[in-house]
Amino acid sequence: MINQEIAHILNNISEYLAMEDIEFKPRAYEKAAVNIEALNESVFDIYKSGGIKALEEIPAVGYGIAKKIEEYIKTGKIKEYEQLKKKTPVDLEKLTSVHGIGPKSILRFYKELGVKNIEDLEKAAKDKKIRQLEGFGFKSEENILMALKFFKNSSSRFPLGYVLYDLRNIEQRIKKLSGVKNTLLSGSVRRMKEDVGDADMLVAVSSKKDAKKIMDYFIHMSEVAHIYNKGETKSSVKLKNYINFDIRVVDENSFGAASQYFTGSKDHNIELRKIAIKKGLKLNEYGIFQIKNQKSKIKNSAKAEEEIYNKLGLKWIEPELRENKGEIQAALRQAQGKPDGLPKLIGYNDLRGDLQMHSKWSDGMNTIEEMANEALKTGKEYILITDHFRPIFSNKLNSQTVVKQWQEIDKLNSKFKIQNSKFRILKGCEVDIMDNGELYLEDEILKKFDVVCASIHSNFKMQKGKMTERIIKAMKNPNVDIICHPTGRLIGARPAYKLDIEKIVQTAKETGTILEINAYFNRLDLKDDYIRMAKNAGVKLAISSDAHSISHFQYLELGIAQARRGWAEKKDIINAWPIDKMLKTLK
DNA sequence: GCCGTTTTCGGCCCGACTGTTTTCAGTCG
Repeated sequence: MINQEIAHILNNISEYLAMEDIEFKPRAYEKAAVNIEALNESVFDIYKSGGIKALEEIPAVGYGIAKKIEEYIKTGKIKEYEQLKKKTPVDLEKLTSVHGIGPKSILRFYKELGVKNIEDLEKAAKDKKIRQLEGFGFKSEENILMALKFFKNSSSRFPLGYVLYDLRNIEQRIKKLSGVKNTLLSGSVRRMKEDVGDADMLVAVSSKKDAKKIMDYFIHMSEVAHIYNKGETKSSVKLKNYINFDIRVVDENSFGAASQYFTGSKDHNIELRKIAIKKGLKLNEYGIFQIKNQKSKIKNSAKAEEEIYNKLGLKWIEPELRENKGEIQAALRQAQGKPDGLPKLIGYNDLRGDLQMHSKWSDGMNTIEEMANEALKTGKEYILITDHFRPIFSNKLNSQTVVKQWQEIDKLNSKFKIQNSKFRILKGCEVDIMDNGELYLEDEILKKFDVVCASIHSNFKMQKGKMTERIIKAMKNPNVDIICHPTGRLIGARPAYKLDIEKIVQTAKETGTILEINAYFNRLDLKDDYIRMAKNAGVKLAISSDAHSISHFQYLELGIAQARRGWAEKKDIINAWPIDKMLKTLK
């Protein structure tokens, strides 16, 4: 939690400095906050291990911010921040999350109207006070009231799987409009980030007239709840599912450059532009330009993204990697023919099987046969049935009745054989790891499954050391092949349990236990950084749907995306392998 | 405040849209 607290304070300091029109510092604090929030280790532990020097190892953290972190660890406060708060005592976090309101406006509202929080802001707007301020008017006031209406009933980020399919539906309709040359869902959606704050779509056209037609269509779609702004090339709306959706219409000759630009991430793009500057080039959403002098620019707009990367001396980079986490350096090494280039990411069609799903035997909606047929339809070669045994999930399945489930599976497998199909159903279970690390089923039974998955479904709030030991004990059991959703987090709903993830990864390596990438849209557990950590440690992973119905198989795509964001290759993912090789790898 | 294949000092990514202005500041991504 201390990382979040410090990131929060640094973000607020950034806003306070921006209020005062101070240059560059706000961005410095903001960058530090982002990096601290993304750390896997607590700053407290980092400080304990190496003091100020160790803190300065964090990217974007220098001596100044390291000193402030030290001050927070020692005293629980940062003096400079306390002074800033005292000087302008406003609820920064909430006020800045109102669309269209930034630090400059907040400062003026505070100074001139005494606005300290959302309630004050709403009152000021309703009392027609905003329009009296110089530089503001009736429209600004109306926009604030509208933004507040949405602010109240929307959460800021959504799991990707919650919005992805709606967005694709809209994209497909726009693709079919006349005059549309190309479309692309860009931004964090294209990077397949596990959660998205807003969505971006790019449309290529060849005439202004077509651009206008598309804009008209976009803002009048039935999904639109509110229009933030509309222009000739750029518009922004809120959809009824509460996500903000931006559209950008560009000339088809700039589509490549625009795809690159709008895919981001912001930090990835900033790095690229720095490289461009060093090469005497200028990169923006319209292309990559030669700068001969300040006034004469030779347009050299890029049709394909690849051109841009190549002109910068880099290999093209997969969207899922574009987070400025070393991919640019890797792309440079690869372009120069050096080792340690970009990973050859697992592909979206590379999964041969699925290693976690539930049937009507426990809490699933479909029969084993229905699950098998659906998997077969989507091109899989094998599935593993992993029903629960504990009575809270199922009162049908126990160590006696499981024999019947196995008979059912045998029968189905014979049927596939007769049909000359190589498809195979494997016998498995998702067994609970109890508080003391023992498993819910006895080893005598566990031995008989083809594959045993183990996971935690109870007592999430154990201490870090105890929770780590609990899982490690399960991994040491020679019958346990896979640990499912290893951290237990639910995106936007429940944090991961306290866990020494490095120890878990290390033990997985030592015991030959597979770690799962659970593909269910609000789990995606392991997350990208942990996947990369596991891969680097030589731990093998499985991407599993955890399907409770045939419609859930579609989420495998999200699991693959997460694996790609963790730099995983085919050789890291056991269910991308043929069944025999996969089974041989298991304990 | 951070950072270094040009640097320990002097840079710091870039453009669209809005609302209020008659040329621009603020916000967003």
